[in-house]
Amino acid sequence: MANGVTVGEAADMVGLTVHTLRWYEQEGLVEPIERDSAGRRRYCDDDIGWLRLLIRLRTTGMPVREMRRYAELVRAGDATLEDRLQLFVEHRERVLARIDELKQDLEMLDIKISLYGEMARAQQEEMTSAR
Amino acid sequence: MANGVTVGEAADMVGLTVHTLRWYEQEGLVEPIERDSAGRRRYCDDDIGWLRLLIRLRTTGMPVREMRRYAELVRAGDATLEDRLQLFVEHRERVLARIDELKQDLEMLDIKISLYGEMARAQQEEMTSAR
DNA sequence: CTTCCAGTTCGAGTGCACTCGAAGTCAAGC
DNA sequence: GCTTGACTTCGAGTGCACTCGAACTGGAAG
Repeated sequence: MANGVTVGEAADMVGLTVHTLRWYEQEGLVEPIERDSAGRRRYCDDDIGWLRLLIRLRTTGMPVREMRRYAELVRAGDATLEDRLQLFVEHRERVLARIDELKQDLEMLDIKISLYGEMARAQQEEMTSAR
Repeated sequence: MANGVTVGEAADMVGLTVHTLRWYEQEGLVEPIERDSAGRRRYCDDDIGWLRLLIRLRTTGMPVREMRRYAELVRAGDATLEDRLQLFVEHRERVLARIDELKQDLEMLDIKISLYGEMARAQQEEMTSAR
């Protein structure tokens, strides 16, 4: 037993479904996972770590296409360090831009909220004075 | 002519396609737009403003389903002020949470970037000393 | 009058990221 | 030895938000 967890356990650990884990493998986002004697996947710590990294990239909005590209670069070895650096730098820019955008939209929400708060108060008063 | 712009002009103004504008109407995200004598849509300033609000809600990740709900509340009149307020407050929470998440992921990206930066430098030196 | 463009409706198609179902295999527990 | 349950592959299905194509109409310019 000792080394590696099954696809079900791995799914629980990282918060994806077994289906999705297999799909990630099939799509080339993770390198082929080692199998036990019965042909079942055994996820090692590195695999889990890699999945967690992928998930973070996903939550920042990186498309699967680009995650695959990154995975390929990693597989290709040290010669691609520059490319990987660039990929991250570019993605960082996008995330920063996204945060800015969200902040702007947040302001709008705040304005709307205070506006609706006022209107709701005014409505209350109207009802009070009307009786 | 005076009042209102065509669907094409409106699309240019707000940055959606004509297709999408008609789709928004069909989905109940905007109330039925007024038509000219030939049955063509004429978007007035209020319509454009409403679209711009919708777009901001979309960029913050509000699903179309909820945008429709909001549109229905507005159509239903002043009695729904509280509901609308609540909808915005809840959505605000989500946007805040999303910003936090992105900030965390940004840290991870920064770490990766400095790591790759170092590795790339080390590689450079190796090449220099190797010759 | 013809050409052209921008508009119209309706339903079907697209891309993304899963998500699921069918049909089968394998090892462990009773 | 049979059942159970987690695994296997493969291909098809889902949900979202558009996006497009076909077939048509109406008004303006040449």
